[in-house]
Amino acid sequence: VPKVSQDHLDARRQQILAGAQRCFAQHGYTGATVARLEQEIGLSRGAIFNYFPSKQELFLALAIEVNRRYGRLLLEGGVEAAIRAMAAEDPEWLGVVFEVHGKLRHDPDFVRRLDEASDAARPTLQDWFEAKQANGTFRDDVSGRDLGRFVTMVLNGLALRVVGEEETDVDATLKLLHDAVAPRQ
Amino acid sequence: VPKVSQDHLDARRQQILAGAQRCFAQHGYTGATVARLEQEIGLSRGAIFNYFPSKQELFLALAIEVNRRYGRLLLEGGVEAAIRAMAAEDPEWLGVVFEVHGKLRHDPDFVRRLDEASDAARPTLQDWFEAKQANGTFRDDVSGRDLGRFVTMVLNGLALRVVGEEETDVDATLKLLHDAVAPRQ
Amino acid sequence: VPKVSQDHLDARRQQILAGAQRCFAQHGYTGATVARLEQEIGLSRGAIFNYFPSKQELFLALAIEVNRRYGRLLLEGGVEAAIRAMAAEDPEWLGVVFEVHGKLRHDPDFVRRLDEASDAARPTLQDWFEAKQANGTFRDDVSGRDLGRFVTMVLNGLALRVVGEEETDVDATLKLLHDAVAPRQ
Amino acid sequence: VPKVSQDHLDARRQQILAGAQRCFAQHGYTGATVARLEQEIGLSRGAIFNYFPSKQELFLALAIEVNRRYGRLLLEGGVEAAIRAMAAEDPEWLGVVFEVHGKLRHDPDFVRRLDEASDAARPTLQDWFEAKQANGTFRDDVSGRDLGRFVTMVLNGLALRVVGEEETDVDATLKLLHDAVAPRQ
DNA sequence: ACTGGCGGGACGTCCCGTTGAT
DNA sequence: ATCAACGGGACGTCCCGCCAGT
Repeated sequence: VPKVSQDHLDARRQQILAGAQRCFAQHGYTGATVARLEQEIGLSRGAIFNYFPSKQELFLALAIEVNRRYGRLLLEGGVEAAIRAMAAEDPEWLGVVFEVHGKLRHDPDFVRRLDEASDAARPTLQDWFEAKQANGTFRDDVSGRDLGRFVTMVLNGLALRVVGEEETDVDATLKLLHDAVAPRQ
Repeated sequence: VPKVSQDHLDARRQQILAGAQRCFAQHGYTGATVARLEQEIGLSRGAIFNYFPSKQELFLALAIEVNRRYGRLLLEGGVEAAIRAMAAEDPEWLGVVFEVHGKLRHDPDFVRRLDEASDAARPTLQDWFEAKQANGTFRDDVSGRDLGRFVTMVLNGLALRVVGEEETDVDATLKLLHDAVAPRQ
Repeated sequence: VPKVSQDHLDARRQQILAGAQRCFAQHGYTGATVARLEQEIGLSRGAIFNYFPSKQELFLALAIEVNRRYGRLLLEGGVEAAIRAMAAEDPEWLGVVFEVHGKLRHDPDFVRRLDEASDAARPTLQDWFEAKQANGTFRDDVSGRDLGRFVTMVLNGLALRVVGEEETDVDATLKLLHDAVAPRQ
Repeated sequence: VPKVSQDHLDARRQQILAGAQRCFAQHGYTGATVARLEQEIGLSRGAIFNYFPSKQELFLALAIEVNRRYGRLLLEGGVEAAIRAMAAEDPEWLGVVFEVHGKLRHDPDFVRRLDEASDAARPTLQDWFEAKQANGTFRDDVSGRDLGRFVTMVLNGLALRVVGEEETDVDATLKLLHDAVAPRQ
């Protein structure tokens, strides 16, 4: 029989993830020492280590959440919603995204673990764009693949702006992006 | 009087920067331990620290070079040249760019040092775009500021693709970008 | 009044000692972490530490049992019985003996505690051998003290073999030992 | 070109081994924390780690030396010399031997590494005893294998006494051992 | 100019024992 | 009586930079 309720455990887990997110966002993966994580989370090593076997695993949990979040963003709401959501995103949270990106390039093991966790249910972006082309939503003189890539580039470029806390006029961005991908009259 | 020629000193400095670039690109800032830097550069601690007072300072020198390089890219060659240059960029080298980005967000001191070094001679992007609008090169129903930001977003998004070694059709990208920023007929 | 029977308490205590013995034998004192002890014993920290105030104290209880067991071995059954018993000993159990030995040399406090517990009823080996000499069982041109020491050496040497799971011909060993200690014709 | 002479390096290496030996002997493997090793050796972590990649490797170096030393003892000097040497052995040094023994039982990787290092040139004890039997030095109504094992047991038993700093009459021991293994008249 | 031995500090891991809940 | 969450400390590893030596 567990000593504390499942609710308590879930709450603790969320507390750890939330604090870790802030800590990683502020200091980066390396800069987020266990001591700082303890402080930001408000729990001791013993507690944190009880929920996640290592700092890397804790970070991985955040990375998976990140991946899921942004994978669904465009597919569920469409281009405009994705852009607006991204522009309104919390810079601290987005910071973690790029921190993930950093590890992605240098830590092959991390890449593998992340892929394993996020492979499930990943409908391709390309399919989505091709459907919208057939729809008449997007121009079709450019392949759906390239349309998808272009929109992704703008989204990522926007993300970088948000992370850097640089101001961006979302409506202007949308207007330009629309003229790039909408059917030529 | 120095014992060796200035040329020798410069060559050594370049050797160190080149090796460090490869090392930072491959392992990231933290992963690039001094031992690994020694190996990649082919010189010992003493030699490296003779030219750069610390690992951070060595990285800063690279960061300044990076900043200069990409600052000039667009202004000198225009949008198409910038996109093509970025697409052809060495992923390893671009890796360092985002590594710089990583430190930029977490190390205020680093930001200050980098700004000091790169502030000189930075004509604003905005001016450049406004000139091109007056030119008739770009549409003028969107502010030059927003045009510049949009192009930058695409460039950065493209850079992320290159770093991730993801394939990109440059011509399609250029076509879409052109339709976004060119004057409407 | 206790909630559970004394039998239950004793059984639990024995369960803990038995599991701990296996765990110490397999992993050594340091290697036997509390987590491993929990697993091997089948009870949780709370239960274990309810019966023994610390890991050290649990080990001490085993050490006392070990000491008693081997102290009586020779005195009760004679040399041959002792040798045969030692050769048939469980290597895991003997492993704990030498683990005890290890701590004996490094932990003065442990030595004191162990001595306190085992001082009671320890008739000297020397007396036993001298009685057997008077008996005519052992040669008397060597002091009983030295006879006792020699037999102990062989016993300990044999124990080391058993622990190392090295094969030993008990009969040959007994023959050689007999010729060493028996009266010269 | 090395910065310091080879002599210096060798001296340092010996300094580290000697200090480590004392430290392992006094505190045991686990008790010999790196801090204590630093203190006993008189050098810093950095220095020690420069000569041995890890604490385990440092210990292994000592273990190999131990193995070589005792392997040759009997084969080179005969039984009496071996017994006398063992009796005169430094208890601290012998302590390390049993520490090695401790790790031997629990650390399979350590066993492998040690075997690799000491496999070279290990003439079997058995051969040596059989030669001495043919010689007439030892009785031949017991196999050379068992003779060897018996002598080893006594040697190991003696070693345990030395480690425990228990007094031993070497001459008596030799007399008894002689009567065990010498040819019956 | 260049080497590398070395100091010393900080990190993530892991572990023991306490505590409060069941 | 038994549990598992949790605190907090100590360990081995590893790393950066200094400087003595060539």
